[in-house]
Amino acid sequence: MESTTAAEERPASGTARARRPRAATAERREEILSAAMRTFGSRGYHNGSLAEVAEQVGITHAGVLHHFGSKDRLLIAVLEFRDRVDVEHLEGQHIPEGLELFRHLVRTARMNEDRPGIVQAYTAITGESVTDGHPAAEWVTERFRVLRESIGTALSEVAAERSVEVDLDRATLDRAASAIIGVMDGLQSQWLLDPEAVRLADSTAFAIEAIMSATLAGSARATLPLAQPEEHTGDS
Amino acid sequence: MESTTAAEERPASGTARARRPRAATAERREEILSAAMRTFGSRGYHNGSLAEVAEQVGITHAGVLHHFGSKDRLLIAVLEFRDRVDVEHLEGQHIPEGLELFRHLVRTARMNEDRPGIVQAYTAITGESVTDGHPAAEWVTERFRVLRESIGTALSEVAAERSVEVDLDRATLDRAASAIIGVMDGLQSQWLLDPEAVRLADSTAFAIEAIMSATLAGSARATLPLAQPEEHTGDS
DNA sequence: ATTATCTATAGATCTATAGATAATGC
DNA sequence: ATTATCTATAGATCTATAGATAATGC
Repeated sequence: MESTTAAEERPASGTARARRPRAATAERREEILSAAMRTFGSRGYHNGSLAEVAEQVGITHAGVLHHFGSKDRLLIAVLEFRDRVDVEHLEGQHIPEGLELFRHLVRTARMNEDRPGIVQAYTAITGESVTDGHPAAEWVTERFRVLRESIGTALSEVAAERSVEVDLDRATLDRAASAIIGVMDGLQSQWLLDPEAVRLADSTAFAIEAIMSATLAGSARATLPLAQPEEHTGDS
Repeated sequence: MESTTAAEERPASGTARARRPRAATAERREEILSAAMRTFGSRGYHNGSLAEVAEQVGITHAGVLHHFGSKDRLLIAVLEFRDRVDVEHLEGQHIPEGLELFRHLVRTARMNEDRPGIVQAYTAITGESVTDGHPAAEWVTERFRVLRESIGTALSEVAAERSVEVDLDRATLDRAASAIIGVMDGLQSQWLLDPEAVRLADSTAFAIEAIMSATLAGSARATLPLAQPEEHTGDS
């Protein structure tokens, strides 16, 4: 649990810390970003310290601040870095369209079962971001906005492909899209806390299919009138 | 933003703080629990301080510790208090059964649109709870476990009522239950960050209905084979 | 006698800055 | 000359404890 984990030689003079060899800015920045991702995931943002991030990279916290200026800016950089990495991992460098997007979401959930660290970081940061004045709030809000837009559009493409006769206006598409994003995030929390009890990918696939079916059929409301306690359908 | 918010008279002697009149243990404890709920919601657990909690109640942080012993134990007490309050607000003092449970979930979502503070506290604590060694992890895990159980059981009751012929084994019920819990939580995050863009109650009602329909029909998988990229159904 | 509350403080952090030093690149 | 890194430190917190004081209850 203490600091002497790195396999460096002992300090040359007095009690001075071994100075880690310089690295090119780009590489060192990426090392720091990975470390920050790990720390913010395992500890959360506020509870994770610059010292812990620095230690993983083998420098001091002052070195981290030299590269990123402040802890807030480090967090923003981590998030923007994730964006870049995620986009690079897409085959066509852009978000898939139509049904392919939904397959992509399910594939991602499947992959996530093997990288709890990333899921933890994402979940912890998203969770903290709802607190007042949190530095990640803007990024998370925008990310949700873009995702809703993409998923809503993809859903209308699937509807067009299948010549569905239901009226899919923006509100309906947004409702389905936010539900799909919601179920993905919510399942991640449950899975992180109790991986034995929750089948992340299967539940995600199932829920996405259920939401898509209901949207394309336009009939869920008629079947189970939960919103209205009365036993008749009252569409507006 | 500073401390002089309370409408107490000035200190009697020197620079001493006005001593807040004693309160019966039970009432003062509840005041502190409400304040802690507010603070942990608006700031998160780690970022929220005992001093901020104490200030809302008009005592010092040492007074808070007198009542709860430690910050961790205060958090646990807040969560147990929520449990108690939630149960008291139920008519029959117990979780509703069958279809009534799903109506209750939707009603709760509807009510939550008018109490963002509670939603924020719940979301922030749940989000932070996935970090290593978080004091709320056990409570949140158990809460999810109980909810999955209740929702799964309620779903099988609805199926029995409707003499559904589909095979609803535990795995299927759990999958639906975790999806329902997930979508409720995930929508709350999105809604807190962007209340204009997300219709909390409507989306929740829609998603729950969609998941229930798919489960009772047992057909979502067959309609949109997202899990298998190939175009045939491969049930196991 | 008990207990709610306060003051004061120890002991740990944590972020950020200043200024020194060493390595790299022109 | 630039910049990656270090040491040292200021300045803010924050949690928890010790011990004093005042109010309540027997």
